Amino acid sequence: MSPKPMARPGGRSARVQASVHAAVRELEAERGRAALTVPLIAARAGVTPSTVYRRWGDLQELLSDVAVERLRPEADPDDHGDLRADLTAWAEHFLEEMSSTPGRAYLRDALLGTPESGNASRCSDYAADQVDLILGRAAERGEEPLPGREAVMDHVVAPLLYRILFRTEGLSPEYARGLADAVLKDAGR
Amino acid sequence: MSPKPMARPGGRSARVQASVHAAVRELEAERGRAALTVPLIAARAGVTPSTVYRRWGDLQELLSDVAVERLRPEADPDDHGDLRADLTAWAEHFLEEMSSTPGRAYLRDALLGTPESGNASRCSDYAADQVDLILGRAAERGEEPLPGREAVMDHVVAPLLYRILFRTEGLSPEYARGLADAVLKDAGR
DNA sequence: CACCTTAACGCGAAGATCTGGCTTCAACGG
DNA sequence: CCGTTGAAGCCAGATCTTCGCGTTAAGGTG
Repeated sequence: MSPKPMARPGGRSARVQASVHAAVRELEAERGRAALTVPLIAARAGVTPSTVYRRWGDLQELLSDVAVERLRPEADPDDHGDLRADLTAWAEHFLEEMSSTPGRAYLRDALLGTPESGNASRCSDYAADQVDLILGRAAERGEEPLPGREAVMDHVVAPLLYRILFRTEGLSPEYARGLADAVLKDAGR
Repeated sequence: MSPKPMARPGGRSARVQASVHAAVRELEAERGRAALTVPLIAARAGVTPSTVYRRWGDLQELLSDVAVERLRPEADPDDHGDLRADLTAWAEHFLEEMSSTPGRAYLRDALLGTPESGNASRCSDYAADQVDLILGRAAERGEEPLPGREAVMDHVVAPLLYRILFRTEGLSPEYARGLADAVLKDAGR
């Protein structure tokens, strides 16, 4: 299924995976997403198409894998020394990333994989980890009361994702900020 | 693109669309979703594959269309004579429908279509209409204060959809009920 | 009602993709 | 160093997808 739990993490398998993933990214940049096909990707990666079919099953699953990697945050959220500043800035940043044209495409691709691959949940875990980091820093500072991780996921992340995926209009940094403020207010701040 | 804005709504076009949609539903029930292919569907519908490719572009887009139809609510939400009862019952019902194995599949299929087809937003509109109905009834009864439609979408519908799509664990009727209660409390009830 | 316009369908051939069986390779363990 | 075994290569057949061209029928017009 998903290449994550590889029986043989080292050596050839890893090289093939890296090479195929790289081929996807290159070809997507060069010719656009619509032009991607398994044989094309395999040729660029220097493997045979049947290798790709065997490991990923189909193009969707492969794109889903690649998309999740692209959705992984590259850095920890900025530390502004204050929970409200941290959370609002992160929410705005998250919205900006995810609602961009490529961001939307990656999100959709990630969801496109079979549920069993766990790509969608990995995606959500990335966001949860970032939220935990922000809340953890606030706790260290002694800020209180703090909203729970799940409260932030439900009242900030979920509305943002919902609107990015199901709607197109009315997404602004102010909206993201408002969600962050509201969850803090709910927590009693 | 999407068959909705048909230049010629009546006659043959409509028959073809109905016949193809029916073929999808039949074959999905008979052989399962994984076995669906464009030529197979076309044969069952009594049309040529090229007709399907021309009208829908590819299998994904067709499945997305069919999925949206299946996600359309069949009836108005029950009237329990009270906003809290209406909203909690509707949230539980929505969760039950959408988190079932077929419900999840239809949701994912609906998202699978190109954003331009508007299938995803139509899907969200269905929920919004139901919420409007519930809130409208509460307004007629003179209940006050009422949460806004968008508040319900953000704090009830969005968390449910987020968890259905991105996670697998921890979805219970109690959770849905809690979301409904929370949005009412937020509105001051 | 006959005629015109044109979107949509049917057909078939060419090209591309997908599947499956079998062979070969190389990572890991003894 | 050698055996085991999961993964990759190769190739052929089946299936799917695209595309050009002719035909059909819906909707409009006089």
